[in-house]
Amino acid sequence: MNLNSSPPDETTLTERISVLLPLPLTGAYDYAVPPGMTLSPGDFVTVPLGPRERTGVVWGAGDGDIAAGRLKPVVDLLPAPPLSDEHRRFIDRVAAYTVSPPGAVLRMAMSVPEALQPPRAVTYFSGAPLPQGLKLTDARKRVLAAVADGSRFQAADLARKAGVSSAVIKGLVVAGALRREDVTPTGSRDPGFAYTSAELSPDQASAAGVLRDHVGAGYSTTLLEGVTGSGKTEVYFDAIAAALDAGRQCLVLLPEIALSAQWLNRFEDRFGVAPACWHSDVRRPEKRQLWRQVAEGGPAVVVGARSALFLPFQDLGLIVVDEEHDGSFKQEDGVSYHARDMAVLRGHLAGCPVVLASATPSLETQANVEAGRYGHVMLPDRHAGAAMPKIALVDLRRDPPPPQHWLSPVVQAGIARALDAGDQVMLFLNRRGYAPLTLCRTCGHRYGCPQCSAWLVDHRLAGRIVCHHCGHAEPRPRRCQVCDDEDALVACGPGVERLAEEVQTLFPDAELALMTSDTVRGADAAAALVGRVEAQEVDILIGTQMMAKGHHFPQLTLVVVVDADLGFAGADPRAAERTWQMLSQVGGRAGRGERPGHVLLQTYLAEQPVLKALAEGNVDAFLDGELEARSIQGLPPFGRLASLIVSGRDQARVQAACRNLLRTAPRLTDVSILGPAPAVMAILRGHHRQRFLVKAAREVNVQAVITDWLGAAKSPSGVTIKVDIDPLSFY
DNA sequence: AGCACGCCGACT
DNA sequence: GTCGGCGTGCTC
Repeated sequence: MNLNSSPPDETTLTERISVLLPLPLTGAYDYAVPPGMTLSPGDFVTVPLGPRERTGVVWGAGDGDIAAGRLKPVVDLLPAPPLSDEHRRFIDRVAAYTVSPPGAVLRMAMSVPEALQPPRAVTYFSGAPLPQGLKLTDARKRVLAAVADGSRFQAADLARKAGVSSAVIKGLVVAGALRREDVTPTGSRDPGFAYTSAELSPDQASAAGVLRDHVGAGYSTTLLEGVTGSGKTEVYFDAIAAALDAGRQCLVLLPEIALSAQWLNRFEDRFGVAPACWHSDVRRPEKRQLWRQVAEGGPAVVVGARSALFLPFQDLGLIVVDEEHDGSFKQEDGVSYHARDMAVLRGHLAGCPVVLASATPSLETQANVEAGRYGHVMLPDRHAGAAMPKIALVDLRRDPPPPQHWLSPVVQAGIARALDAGDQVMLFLNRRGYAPLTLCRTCGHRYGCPQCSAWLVDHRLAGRIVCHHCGHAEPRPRRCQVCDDEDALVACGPGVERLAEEVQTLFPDAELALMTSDTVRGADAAAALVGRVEAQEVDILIGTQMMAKGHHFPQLTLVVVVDADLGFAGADPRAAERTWQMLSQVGGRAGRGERPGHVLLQTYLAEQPVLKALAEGNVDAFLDGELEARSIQGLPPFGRLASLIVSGRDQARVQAACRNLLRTAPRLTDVSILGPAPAVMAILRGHHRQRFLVKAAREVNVQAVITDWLGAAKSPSGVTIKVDIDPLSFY
């Protein structure tokens, strides 16, 4: 499918049109076209909706369901580039795939409403010939000095630079000593890429050649597979250069973008400019500018989180999804979609290549490669020639840590050795806070969240106990809430804070750093900490998931995974896969320099196939076993899966709704309905939750099955049903 | 998503 | 007696 070759939609619509609004309504609404207004599909328009006005997009001709007399007229046509045919089809397809209202998907594409308004003029101030008799105060001199070289500033910037208040600026303008100038931004700014060809190893060069050949040759999806440090980034940078050469736009999706300062630096080294960033921390004005530039078809590389997928690209030449296996590409709230899969869909509709990069590709992607739907490029060796880290299991049943401690003597000795050699050590534990549970030794009371079925996590640094699911927090209690016994409360289990305490006691001379979302907030703080580690100011780095992402620490030679069993908790069929991916990624941190690294995995399940396969370096055996198990169970990628979460404040109503759904459940040969069963979080934010799982053969249109099912059963009031196609977690 | 309409508790 | 809580329902 190549939509780039199709002509732009020149259709002019008269009398009645349908307008899709960025709201979760059932569909597009019809409006009358007022005389003298010319509208085409994709145009942004303002329309009346009830007592107010909203901005939406002309979706097509009106369908005529509403009597002509009831139609309200379109109020206004906005001066913004229309949403392309490709983008509108994308929105419709995402809505259909995720079983959500198209307006809810459109909302993600219209996340910057101000970008649709005509660009506001920005007022700049610059120097002017000094008027006769101007009174020169110190403050005024500083302002005039700042503009003496002919540069221009916005009022606030000039005031800050000169260290004066805005009143001084105003006074100088009135006196005629500053020239004011209203500039309307043009939106597309030349990013000024200045890049040369990179030096690639023979393996990288041949991989890059394959990807380059795809650029400009229509749709394709290619898995770029290579272990950490094999230089995947350099290879897809080469494909980006090819797309930029052709004047096309590029999109790179990264998980946890805010933390990848190192990635941004590499990009800048290669391309001479920073890429445009798109994620939740980017400020509105920058978002507005970027949205507009992309909509106007300007050359750009946008690097972003999953939501960047809904930017109004006019001329996509390449989409890269880096760390494609990463679970954070799956959006769970609102419209639940997997950014990797939707990236493939967008590439399909835009007629451009999609590159999925990973050291540990998801089983779904591997199955698509196997079936010939995706191409495959493999980077075999480590770029720098360093050896892969050696992974060893530490059997906690044989070498247990002392009571109320979490590091096995074997691990303690390993850390001591590394520190003696002047190396750095990383301890990985995916548990924030001090301890995951607090209980009373006297009466046995456990502190749970009042509105979720979860324990409150002890956060000593913050002096609070916190629910990680809803954010409920209360001060750390000193005496038991139930029996009022003082000093009877005990922390159960380890969190990173407690681990840090233990490590500091064991190695009092070592410099420790704690890296969790609680202690390191924001991209700047993360970059600063990474800098300290690189400068070897830190001996032992202790952290959670956020630490596992793409950092290179050459002096780091030992990684300890404190609890390798965490991923196996619960009956999640993806637990083994996730553990494999997480462990491979954590292991990839070690020994990037000339020294090989070691990874120690503490486990009580030393016989577990995933862990054994990892320790033996036999990944293929693990994957084969895992794929076979999924195949037998009819789970993805061999079958389709969807979950329905039925939730509501009133438990009886939720149960009644579930009984009703069960009664009307589809009875089809290739579809089985499991449930209802209490969801993993049976109570979340005070809502009772039950879960149905829909398991179907690959050929079955699960979306249609679910739509029919939910359409037939009318959902009682006070109960909401959330559909999640291809759920990753079963929460 | 908003915003209105609509029925039950604490205030000038 | 009112003001206001948010439950339910509609918006072309």
